[in-house]
Amino acid sequence: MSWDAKDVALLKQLWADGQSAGQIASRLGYSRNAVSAKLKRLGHKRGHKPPTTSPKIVAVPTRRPALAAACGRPVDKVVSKPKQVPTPTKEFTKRELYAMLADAVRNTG
DNA sequence: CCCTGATTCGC
DNA sequence: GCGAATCAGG
Repeated sequence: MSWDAKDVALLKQLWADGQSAGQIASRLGYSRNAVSAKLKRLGHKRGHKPPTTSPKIVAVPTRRPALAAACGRPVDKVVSKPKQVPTPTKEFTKRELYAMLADAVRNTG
């Protein structure tokens, strides 16, 4: 068990999204304890759980390729377009993060 | 009884 | 730092 960047990223995202530790833990594949503990180490502040997400404990290894690709290293399939592709693949804006997050999340069903 | 998060405890 | 066990509340 080692929290990879994507793990923590997804964790944070899901957590910020309003997902409960149990949900996040389930999708991530860890126990809610691990998630809570990890969050604690990360530096989470209590008093935060307005959206009580439905306890749909449907653990599914939703490993979205898009997410993995995004988190990993994107490709540069530039064939005949030497044009300097504006790929500031440095960080993800909230929208981008939320986009892939929502996609991965909703796809869970 | 189920769930929630938070903290403690051993490795 | 990691996770399980445990605690405290709803």
